[in-house]
Amino acid sequence: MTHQSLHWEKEMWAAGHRVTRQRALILDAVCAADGHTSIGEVYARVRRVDTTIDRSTIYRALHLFVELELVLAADTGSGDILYEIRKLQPHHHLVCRDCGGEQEIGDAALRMMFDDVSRQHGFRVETDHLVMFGLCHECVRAREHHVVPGT
Amino acid sequence: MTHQSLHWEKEMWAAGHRVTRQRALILDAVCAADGHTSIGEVYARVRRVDTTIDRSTIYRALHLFVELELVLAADTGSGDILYEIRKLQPHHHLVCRDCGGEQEIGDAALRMMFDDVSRQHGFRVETDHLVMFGLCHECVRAREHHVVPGT
DNA sequence: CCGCTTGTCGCAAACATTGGCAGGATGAAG
DNA sequence: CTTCATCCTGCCAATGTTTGCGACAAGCGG
Repeated sequence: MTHQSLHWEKEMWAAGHRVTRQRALILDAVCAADGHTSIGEVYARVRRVDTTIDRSTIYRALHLFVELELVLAADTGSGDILYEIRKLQPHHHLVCRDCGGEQEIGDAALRMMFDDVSRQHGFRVETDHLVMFGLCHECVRAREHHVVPGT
Repeated sequence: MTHQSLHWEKEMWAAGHRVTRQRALILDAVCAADGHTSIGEVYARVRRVDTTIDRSTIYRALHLFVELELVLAADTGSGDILYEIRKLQPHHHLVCRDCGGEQEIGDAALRMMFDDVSRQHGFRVETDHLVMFGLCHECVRAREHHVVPGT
């Protein structure tokens, strides 16, 4: 069981929201992806179990989950927003501009940067999921091979 | 004149796109805001000059500008995407969760972090506009005053 | 188990965004 | 200046997302 089956119900309840069959299905669907997933995927996955569920319910539930921080929402730049079950420790994503590949990194490197920002600007950064774009190792090398050296 | 009036036409042309009256108006509208602005604002501003312009033209032009990196698109978390004219040097935004205020920072602190990521994960980060959430100085202090010490 | 209160769901309508197409504008060549 | 090929725009339709509302179900007290 990927998600905190025993926890999310409590958090939901503590925030004054009810635990419903639909919400459970939707959260399961997000977990089932075990990584980034889209609204469409969640909808399709939920539909396989319950064909009466409505799109608007998916939208509302996902917004709620994001608000309660049970689920992370990330804009990958390609326009559509991806959702992901929140893991216990913060992590961030590197998305390659060329191949589109994603890789996950811990937040050790970023924490130092956050501290710098805090010292220099008096701003306490609490972002726990950043998406950064760039070039992965393979694509950097691919470019170096294609680009004529010396230009 | 805020935007690089002489540059954007060249960049547009170099990328094989045409310089049209509509695109000029739309880019002007983005510049006029001189900061973050929304699609709706751009539309309203353009409409004041030319009432025949269509919404789809705004969408298409903004997408093009973002692709050419004349304009930055940022998801501030509140759901809607904000656009901003690209400045000459990269910068990033700190958005306060409590008061919603934004502050701009240079990329010195982040560049070191990018280098770390590059060394440790072989990923060359090229993101030049990050939005990070947290608490600004004032809101941190406000919280400390409200929270009963000793709990 | 039953009924009550209130939050949630499914439906449909409103609103936002994107795509196809025909006419019009742009930039280049004659 | 005129013509031409191409790209862009505006309109319309399709799609994606949000909202309002009556019916329904979750959680609570009997």
